[in-house]
Amino acid sequence: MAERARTYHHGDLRASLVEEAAAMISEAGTASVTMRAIGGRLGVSRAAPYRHFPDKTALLVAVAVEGFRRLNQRLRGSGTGTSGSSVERLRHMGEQYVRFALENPAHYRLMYGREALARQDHPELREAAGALLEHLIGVIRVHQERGEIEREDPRAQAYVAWSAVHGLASLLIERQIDPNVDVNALLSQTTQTLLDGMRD
Amino acid sequence: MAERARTYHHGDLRASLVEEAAAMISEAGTASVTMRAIGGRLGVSRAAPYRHFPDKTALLVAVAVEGFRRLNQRLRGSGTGTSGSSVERLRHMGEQYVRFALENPAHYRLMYGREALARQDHPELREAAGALLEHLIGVIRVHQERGEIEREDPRAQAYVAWSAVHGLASLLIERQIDPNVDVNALLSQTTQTLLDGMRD
DNA sequence: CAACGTTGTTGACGGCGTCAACATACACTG
DNA sequence: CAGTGTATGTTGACGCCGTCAACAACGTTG
Repeated sequence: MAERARTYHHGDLRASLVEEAAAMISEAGTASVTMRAIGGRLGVSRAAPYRHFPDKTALLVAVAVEGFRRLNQRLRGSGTGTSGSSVERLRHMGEQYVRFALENPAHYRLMYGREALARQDHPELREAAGALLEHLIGVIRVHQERGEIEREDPRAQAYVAWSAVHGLASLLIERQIDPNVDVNALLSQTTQTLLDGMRD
Repeated sequence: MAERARTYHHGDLRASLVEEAAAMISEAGTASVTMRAIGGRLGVSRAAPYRHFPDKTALLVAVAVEGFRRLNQRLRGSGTGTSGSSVERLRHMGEQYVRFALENPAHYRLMYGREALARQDHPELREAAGALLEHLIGVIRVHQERGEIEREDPRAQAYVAWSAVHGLASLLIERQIDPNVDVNALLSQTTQTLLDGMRD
């Protein structure tokens, strides 16, 4: 069941393209995604994707958007398990964020790398990232109201927090951090320092 | 004077390649650097660079290393002007770091983007980034001894600080931050939060 | 069943990184 | 100062890339 519509020749080629591109990115990096290669893997020709995306960049943008969606879902899921007392929820979110990046390095890189995405402005991509930011702002507001962190502009605080976790994730992915250091310790120290700084 | 050695045909083509590539990256992004284009700008053929670099990636690595050198120099220069009392020196360093990234976005992206650099390990690049880290660790040690920040592992603290400024720089460059927010305010709030969190 | 729009294929084009073969200019030896 | 060797630069070619135009097949709809 759930056997797709299977209408037309291939049957939802668009979704397959995004899915397969994501898989290729995980396996061998974004550079390994070529129209010929992805076509070959899906049993279609090299030009078939052009019926669903205006160009290769548009396909990659769709993959990046899908990445933001997955990350968002993961962050939303986090924190519901923990009791939620104190600022544990924020900490847990930060840790899940970095863990996602470490588990999907190439995908994460694509999500933030404007170079691979032709330096253009892609509204959907900004929107997907924006949803992430809004969620973070919401959580920050909750902690503010509980008096657990300073009552400043939550948006600015969100940017600071986002910067910290994104920076750590990025440095780890790009192997700029000594592989001998304990990632978990560094991660928890980062969130700790951040939260200490945000406290009154 | 300072008219270069002018030995051989071109006269230090290697240095010219790095310089010109850096200029092209500033002007139109890393993708605009092609062997043919850079050769044309320097008046040599497309294959000439191969006498000085094994492949295009090696040339880009040299450009990235040069970027780290410039950034390092700038950070070293910062702080000597300020009186140096309290943690002002650290703050100033962080601000100079982000400013460098904003002034040279494409170059900064190349320095940290492993995708453009073929995901390989480039020892010189790691070394150049390592010099930056060591400098930061040294400054942190000074502040520790003055009792201005917590006495923990300075390396871990350096990673936390680096993550914060790199993350902010990266989000700004990739236009993930609302262009209406005051960059200076956000930058100073980031360093403030960071330093508050590192204080005892 | 006929007309038509959607989807996929094929051939071709220019641009890319790179290599092998060739050409040139300098440096050094006698 | 002649001659030789090596470092440097050029040219032609190859395969891969993204993309487009022309064509073919499919399924739907009247």
